[in-house]
Amino acid sequence: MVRPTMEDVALRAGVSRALVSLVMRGSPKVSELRRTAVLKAAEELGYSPHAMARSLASRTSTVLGVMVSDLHNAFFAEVVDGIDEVAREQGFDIIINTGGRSPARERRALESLLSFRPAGLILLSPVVPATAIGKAAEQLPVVLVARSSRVSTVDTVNDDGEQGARLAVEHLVSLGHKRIAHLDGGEGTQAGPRRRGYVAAMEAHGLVPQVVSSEYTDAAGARAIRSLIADDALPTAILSCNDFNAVGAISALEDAGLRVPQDVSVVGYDNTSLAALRHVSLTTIDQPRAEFGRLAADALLQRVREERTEPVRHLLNPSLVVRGTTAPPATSRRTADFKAKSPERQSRDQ
Amino acid sequence: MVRPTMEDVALRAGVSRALVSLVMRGSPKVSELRRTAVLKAAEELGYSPHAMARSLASRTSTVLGVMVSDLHNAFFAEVVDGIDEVAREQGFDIIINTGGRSPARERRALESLLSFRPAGLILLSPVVPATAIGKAAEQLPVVLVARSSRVSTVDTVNDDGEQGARLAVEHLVSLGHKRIAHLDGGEGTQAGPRRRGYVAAMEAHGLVPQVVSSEYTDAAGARAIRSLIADDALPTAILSCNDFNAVGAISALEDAGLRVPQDVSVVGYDNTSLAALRHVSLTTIDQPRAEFGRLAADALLQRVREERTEPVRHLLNPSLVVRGTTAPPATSRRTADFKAKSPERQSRDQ
DNA sequence: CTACAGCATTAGAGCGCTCCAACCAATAGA
DNA sequence: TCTATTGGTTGGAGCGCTCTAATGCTGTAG
Repeated sequence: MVRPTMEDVALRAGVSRALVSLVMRGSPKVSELRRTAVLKAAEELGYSPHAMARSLASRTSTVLGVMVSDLHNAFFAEVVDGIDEVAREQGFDIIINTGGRSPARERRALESLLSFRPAGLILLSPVVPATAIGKAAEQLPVVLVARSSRVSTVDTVNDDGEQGARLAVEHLVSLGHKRIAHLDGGEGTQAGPRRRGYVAAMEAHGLVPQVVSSEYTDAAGARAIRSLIADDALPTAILSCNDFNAVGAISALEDAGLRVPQDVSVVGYDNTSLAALRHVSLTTIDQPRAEFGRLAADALLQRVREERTEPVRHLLNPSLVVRGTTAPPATSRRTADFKAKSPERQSRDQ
Repeated sequence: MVRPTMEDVALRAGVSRALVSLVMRGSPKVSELRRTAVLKAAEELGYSPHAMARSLASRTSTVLGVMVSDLHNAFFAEVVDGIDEVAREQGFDIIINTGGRSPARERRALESLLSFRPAGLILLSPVVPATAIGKAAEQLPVVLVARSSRVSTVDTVNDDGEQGARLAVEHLVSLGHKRIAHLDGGEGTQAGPRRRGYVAAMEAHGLVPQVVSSEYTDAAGARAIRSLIADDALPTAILSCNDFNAVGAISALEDAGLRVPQDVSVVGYDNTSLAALRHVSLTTIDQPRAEFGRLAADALLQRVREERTEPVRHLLNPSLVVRGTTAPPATSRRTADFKAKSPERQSRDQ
């Protein structure tokens, strides 16, 4: 249970502790003879350097802290993949902690991460107040993903939610839809831009926006649809605030005896793995998640290396993924463009 | 960018460094006068202890390392919740790293975690070779979740896959099914016990097992169904190796014009959030995931405190969650018990 | 033969903290 | 009065490492 130290390796290899240190850091100014001797001794002892002692002594860190607001959401997993890719390339390790979307727990996670004195911090869609982020940013470089900030020492990486919503609306309009409702994400992250983009795109096409208050869950999506039906206000197409909401909406539509996409088209947002399931086959808006991670890590490492001081604000372009839940509205089926429909869902139409 | 040290706090509070240390660790042998003075100085300076220096000096760690094999899988998120809950209760922090189901990356993640010299390590469904785990276990306490081990210094927490499969078979048998196929998970973790449990349960009921080779993905589930249909060997019920596979199977069945559950019943495994979606409403086997995490953390902390040396092998009981994808077989609908059907899917039957 | 590079190697201080032993009142007991 | 005792406080060593400056050791030029 007790790990060997540099001293042990030095003793065994018959050299000084400092020499072992040089070998471990891959210094070129070590003779081949000693180098192999040290490596052999280290191997035999099962030695590996103590990251904390190293970081303490060198007053530097090769660790990037990553705070994932919600581990349950696979969205973040792909962002982490992107971060990990870049970090590893540049010789950095990452440590992850999670806040479970609770501000208190997230704050604790932040403290914990900070106590390791990492070189920098990436926060994925954090829910802690901006002041807490600002405070952290006084101690080390901080990059925010899927959350904006006005602090000039903090870099941000976001998707252009307005553009994403516009893409969805234009897809539906091109199919011939005129009555398109938006199931709104309420207080949720990024709900604002999506709503604004939806409203702007509708108005740009001379259509009347219909924003229905909802949330980022499938239950909320179903509820919104039921209330639309009850009010006799069901449109021919739905733009949900995210994929979960969309799937709930589809369920409620089917429960009411309506067919998707023949009677009502539905578009999600996020392109989660859920949307890609053939059973769901949801038309949705994709965000370049791994790219989020890569850009965030790049931005962070630039700050770590002090190559840049002015803030960076990445706003990435989302893209439309057409699957089986969108089609021309029932009234104009004959004339509209069928090519937009994905063939994988065709078989369910008969 | 430079954090204050204990020295700074001591100076400002007019006391010694050692006294600050005592206050920070909540020692009772500090006068109220000094305590408040120190806390005030710390507050003003924005001081918080340096976890690494502390751990280095005390030769102990209050950190538990958690290696998540796959961050994309929400299964692990709930296990982490359980771990976090117990760890926090007992004053431990956790740091997470991920291996992305690649042995090489996982090995690196392990090294990285180890370099922080945590008090112990929890590995969630690791794919690294057993020798690598054994090596880690020589340095610190290790607990495995969703993977078994024969090493006596390693504790394990698993679900009883045989029992889970048996529950599923018995549910289907009680509905009147006689021809039940198992879409097998192949090399996947835990596929073996599930297969064995299925075969044993079938034989116990005097039925003929039908194991179809498949994988843990929805595409594989769909493929297996198509091959069953092509071979004219489609049974009245399907037990999938996991929920994704089951959803793929349902899709393929619907594509072939068959209705679930009227024509074919489908049972999944894992009770992922996917299964709970009303649009999917999958009958499945639930594993107590948060409990996995709690037990793993408990076992680990026992080892950390050296309260136990003999290994612990938790084998938790899974449970059946009946939703809308199972019903009596078409041929015996009149006589079988309808109560097992979930009402939430009833509306789709007409 | 001395001087001086130039290179490989090492001693020693110090990173921010903990922990032990020592210390210093102040009070209690003899 | 002197010695214990107690509770609060402190100096200093040391955790495993890095880093600077100094050292020893060639080999080559003067």
